[in-house]
Amino acid sequence: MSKPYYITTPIYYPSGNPHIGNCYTTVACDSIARYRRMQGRDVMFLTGTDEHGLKIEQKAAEKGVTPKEYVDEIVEIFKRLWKFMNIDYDRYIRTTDDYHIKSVQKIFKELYDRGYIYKGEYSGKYCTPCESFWTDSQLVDGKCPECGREVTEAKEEAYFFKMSPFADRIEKLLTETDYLQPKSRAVELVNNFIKPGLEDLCVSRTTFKWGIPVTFDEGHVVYVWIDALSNYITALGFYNDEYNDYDKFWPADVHMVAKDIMRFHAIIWPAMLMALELPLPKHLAVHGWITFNGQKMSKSLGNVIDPFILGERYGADAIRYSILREMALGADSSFSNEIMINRINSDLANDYGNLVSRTVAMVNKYFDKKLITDRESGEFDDELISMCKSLCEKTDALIDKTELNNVLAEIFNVISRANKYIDETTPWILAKDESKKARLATVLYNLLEAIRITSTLLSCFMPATMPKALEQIGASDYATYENAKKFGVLPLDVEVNPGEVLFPRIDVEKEIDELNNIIKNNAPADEKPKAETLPEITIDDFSKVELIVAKVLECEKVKRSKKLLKLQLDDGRGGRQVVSGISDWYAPEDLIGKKVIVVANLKPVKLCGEMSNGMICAADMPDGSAGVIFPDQSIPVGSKIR
RNA sequence: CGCGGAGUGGAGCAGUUCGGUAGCUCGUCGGGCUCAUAACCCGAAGGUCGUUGGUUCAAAUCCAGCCUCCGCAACCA
Repeated sequence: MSKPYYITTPIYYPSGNPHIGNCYTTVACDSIARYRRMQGRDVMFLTGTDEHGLKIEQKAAEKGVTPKEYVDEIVEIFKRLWKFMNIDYDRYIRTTDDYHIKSVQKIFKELYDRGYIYKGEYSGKYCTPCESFWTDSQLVDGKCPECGREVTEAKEEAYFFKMSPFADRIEKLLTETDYLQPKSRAVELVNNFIKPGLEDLCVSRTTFKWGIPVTFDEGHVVYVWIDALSNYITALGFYNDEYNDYDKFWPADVHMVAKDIMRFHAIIWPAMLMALELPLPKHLAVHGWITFNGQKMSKSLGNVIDPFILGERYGADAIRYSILREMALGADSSFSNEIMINRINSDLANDYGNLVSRTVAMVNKYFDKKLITDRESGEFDDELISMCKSLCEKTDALIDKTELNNVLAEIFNVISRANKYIDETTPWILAKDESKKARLATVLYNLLEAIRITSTLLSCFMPATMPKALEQIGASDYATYENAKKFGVLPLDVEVNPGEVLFPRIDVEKEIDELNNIIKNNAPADEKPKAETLPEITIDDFSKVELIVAKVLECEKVKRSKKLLKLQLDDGRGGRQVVSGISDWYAPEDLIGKKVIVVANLKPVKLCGEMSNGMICAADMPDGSAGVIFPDQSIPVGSKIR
């Protein structure tokens, strides 16, 4: 009986097309899953989509389709990408699947019956037309951030999940076990969320409909947490009859997530499982973001690399390799077209592909494709052979730690050593001497073995190309995990099959130009909506805003904040204090003595403990900074502006 | 003083636990080789290890202060 192994990606939110970040997580999980299968484990690899929520409802409305129609379309794109990238998942869960919905309803009820979910009140600012609650911090100018209309203080019934009973256990889970990988993030979570006290979590909504209905209270739908996180067990058949794999596969071996959703998987998900008295998953592997030239990937910056475009140009395997090779667990990884192409060229084309090519060519040329069986060992053999023999042990250990970049580095160490071995043994000289045929056969055989072992291991990471490589070296029938630990597996008279170039070299400059063009051509389409204009208003609307000129008397940074300046102003009517988020671009002395324009009748708010009575007018600069508007110094303090 | 992480040749990183010759990949330059995808192999140049002080025979490593960057939290009226 082989041991079960359960690995998951998050379920992605299909409010837009999949991006290279989703791609990384999925490719990483797929590679681990393939490695485990190769080791003989009974693997369940789950991925899927999280399809409910307000945002989907709205996006669908914009397009004039039902939410289900909307997600159906995007899910197809996800599935197409995964197929294209050779993602071999065992199961795909959609939170709109019937069995998932029924399970979630039962889980919700169960938590309610156990007393961990209770009905309470959710209070905040409510915008009636938008049917949305907002927190004070989400409001824009005290108004609804969606439509700009007035909001009212309102209360709404909602269900809450009690988190506090689990605080101690979660803290121990994070700090005393190896659940969280890398562990360095544990401190951050404990200090920010657990030490200040875990707040109860709002787990139902009445403000949108596109969700799973709460069975015992009409009008409530289950909010994202319980709906989405529980996919990891409902997909196994927990509380449903669709599947029957829960006992076999739970608890999961690895949940892999990007750092932005770490919090939910590190705190909320364990709390839910504790409340249900279920075993906790063994590991949560958190990886960073793929950044583009150091900046976060973003549509508005026009730097998003479409995985389809990259894959079409260089092949799915090259993309899989380069993202896995660059990204270290935990840290962000800077990615650029240039880094990627250089990586493909130097590792895949020059080192690996060329090694296969030159070795196969020599067997072809010197032995007419089929090695003779005579052997003669010699200098340099031992080091190569011992590296090959110990490789699998090393990659096993690194896979256990989910350090995929290091697994690849280890394998390429051997490839590099094999290239060096060719120079050391100079087969082209041996070939000239008929008496050295046995030695020549040995050298080439050792090279074929090194290629067989590395290619077998690499086939988990590059499943499309490696079978071709193994075919070329005549090793297709020997590409197993057990054989990867042994040296000398191929028959002595192995026959090679020269074939196509595995990883063609890429012309760096030409490709970068072309990619930049593609990005440029895609950018304008995305930028149009940016130049948004507000609806027309009347002079009456404008006159509701009281703008006055004021002089800055004092100015200092607000302690405990990064961006805030506290200004004391002479407004010609007794003075006022205003807090403004411009300290990144203005020092206090830049402003003292200057006159500025203030929105005088803005509702006062407290920011980082300081009262702010009004707002300084500033322009949004193209680089994202703020440019304060300084009126002519001759204009007297207190003057109204219209 | 909110919490945490990081500053190491041109770029990206390891080394710091437990002080003792500063290492890897890419790039640059020089050489070698010709089996191979202008590839492969060897060699060289290039670093006051953010900064100041302390401990020590000896500090990238330990201690203290400072500077800069990043993440989380708060927050940009």
